Amino acid sequence: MPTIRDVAKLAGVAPITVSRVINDSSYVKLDTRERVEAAIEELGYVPNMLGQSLRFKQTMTLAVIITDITNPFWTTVTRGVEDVAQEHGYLTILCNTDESENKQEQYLQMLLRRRIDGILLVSASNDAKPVELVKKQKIPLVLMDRNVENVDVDIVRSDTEEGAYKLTNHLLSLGHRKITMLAGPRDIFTSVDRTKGFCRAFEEVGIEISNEQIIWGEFTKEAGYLMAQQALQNDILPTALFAANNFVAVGALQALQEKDIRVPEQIAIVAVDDIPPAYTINPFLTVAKQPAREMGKQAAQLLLNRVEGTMDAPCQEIVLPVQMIIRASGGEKVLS
Amino acid sequence: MPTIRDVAKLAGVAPITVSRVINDSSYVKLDTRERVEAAIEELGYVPNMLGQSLRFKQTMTLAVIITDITNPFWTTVTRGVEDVAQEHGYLTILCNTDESENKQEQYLQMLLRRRIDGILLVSASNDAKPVELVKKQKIPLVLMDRNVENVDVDIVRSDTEEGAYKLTNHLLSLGHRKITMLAGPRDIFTSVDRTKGFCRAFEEVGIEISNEQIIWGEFTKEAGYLMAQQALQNDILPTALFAANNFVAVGALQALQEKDIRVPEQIAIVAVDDIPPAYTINPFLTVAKQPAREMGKQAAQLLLNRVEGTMDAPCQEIVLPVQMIIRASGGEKVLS
DNA sequence: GCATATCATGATACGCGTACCATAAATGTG
DNA sequence: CACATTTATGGTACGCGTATCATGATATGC
Repeated sequence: MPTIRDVAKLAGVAPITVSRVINDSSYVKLDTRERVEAAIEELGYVPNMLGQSLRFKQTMTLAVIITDITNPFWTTVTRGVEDVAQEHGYLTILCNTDESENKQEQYLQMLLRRRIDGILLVSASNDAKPVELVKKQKIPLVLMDRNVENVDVDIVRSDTEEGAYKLTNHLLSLGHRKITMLAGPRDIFTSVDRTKGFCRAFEEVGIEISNEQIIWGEFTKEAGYLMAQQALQNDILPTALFAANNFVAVGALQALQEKDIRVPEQIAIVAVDDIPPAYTINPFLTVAKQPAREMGKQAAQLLLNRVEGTMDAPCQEIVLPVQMIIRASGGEKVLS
Repeated sequence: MPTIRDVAKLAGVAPITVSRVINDSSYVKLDTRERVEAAIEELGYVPNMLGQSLRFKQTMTLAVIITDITNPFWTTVTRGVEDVAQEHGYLTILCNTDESENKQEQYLQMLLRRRIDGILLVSASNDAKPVELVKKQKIPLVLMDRNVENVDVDIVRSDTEEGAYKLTNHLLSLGHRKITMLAGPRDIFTSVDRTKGFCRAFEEVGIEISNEQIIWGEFTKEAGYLMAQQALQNDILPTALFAANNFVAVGALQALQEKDIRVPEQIAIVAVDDIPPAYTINPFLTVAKQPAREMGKQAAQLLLNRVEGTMDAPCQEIVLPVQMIIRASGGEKVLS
């Protein structure tokens, strides 16, 4: 592979002159520039960013770490990041942790070694260790979606507490009282947050929530299936289910279908996160939709501010509004 | 950020000794190693791969270029790549082109500059230019899924021609004769390939295919919706539809639902590619499923063989079998 | 006890591109 | 025409980690 020196020799100039042509910095006579460009063309020279990065002390690369790459919600967030990153000339590296703290740790190491300019993290872990690892190296980091405990750090997330509150309120206003929450993992910020919104709505109307009403699980279809089955075994049959995310909703719907329980006639269901339209023949779930792409954009913007600007500015928490989409699955007004 | 020299100074050794500790190469006395490790710990030293890559002439990084990051098929392929890459200590960079040749070209440039060790490409373009650009730089490249014209290059793809053939055969054996193919783009390899399989099945039973029977479009839900509408306007109403992929199928199903046409009673439908189970309450599409993860694994393996081995070995074409999954959407036997 | 093999460490140079300083030619100014 | 300014180009060193060669310290063999 040719180097800048090969080009220089062929063009009969010094390497630094080739560098000036590449970066369009400083003065180069038109005649010289053309000779250099011809040499670059002839040799098929591609500048080696390793050398550049070493000097410039920047790699023009950002990393996005997400927990599930097959989930379109996260890939849509990533698209938002890309939009902004590309605009600023940055390459985005996407890493997938599968919710494994171990894999996350491995990726962080790999990224730090590569002197990535900044990291966008959807943390697989609820504790501060990974964040502190990065902060210690003075690499800018912005959290997305999920907060972690006891750290001062930038974060962009959406207001799913409010979303959960509104969804629950919607069900309450339709007359539902026996609503079971099919929650996510107990130790993930967003999961707890959604449960809080659920509880807040009940508190406001002065109804006590029983223990049975909240079932903790995971953000997967399988968990949704199991949680729904459990909900249907409770002494008091619920008239509505609240799914902590779209996958949970799909699992729950499957469980209901297997028992020939009609939605929304016999049981209503609502969820946080929409199902991507590309997979739905007939969208009917009432959902609180998070602005995925916007989340990615804002997070990337915030990160780039840090990367290109100051690390000293105080940390920000940007909370984006969720969008209520009322469809059929919540059902009509019921009398309890 | 501390460098290897800072560590060396603190440990009272030469930089090269620190290097030896990091890479566990050559001899280092236990006592010295411990002193160095303590210094690394104290300073929070993270080796700078830019320097290493410059010397080693390798970045331990692979890139995957896909055309749609929000499509779980591609992200599953990527997961397969990751599995293998991580096993071998490589980081994977994921790039998303949105089917834009322009974006693809940009990404290739960015990757070449970063001296990526190898590239896995799902080409947004049907011509050989991007492949030749990479080959010229002697960077190993393996195509996935889609072939391109007139280049000798490694490729791993699945046998969707055979899949399409089998699906069509399935419909034919159930008695369908008026089958309309909702095809993908005219200039994408896999799209043409599937259409060929469709035609082959008809040829084998000696039935001529009319022009109306193949509608070209795109691999999207929207296109599927429009193509299905068009199919229903034809003089001879089809008794079955063949969707070129899962998104097309969903769009077609929506069009059918809007016209109150029941599937499979009134019209049967089959598709290449399954709908990810996480989104389906009730899987009922008869499909030919591609081994996405396996495709990624094999492609990554082939690429790594090139990266770590020889570039001289002749190019390979690995064709993976597709899996027929017969469900309800193909319907029962009909008499025409 | 001396030659040889092994262990342990370091000095120097290099991979690639560029910052910094130096030099020289071209141009402008009075 | 003398001097200042702008334009144009190059030499050297550096960013960080390591290959190569060299050197010295131990250990092994006979």
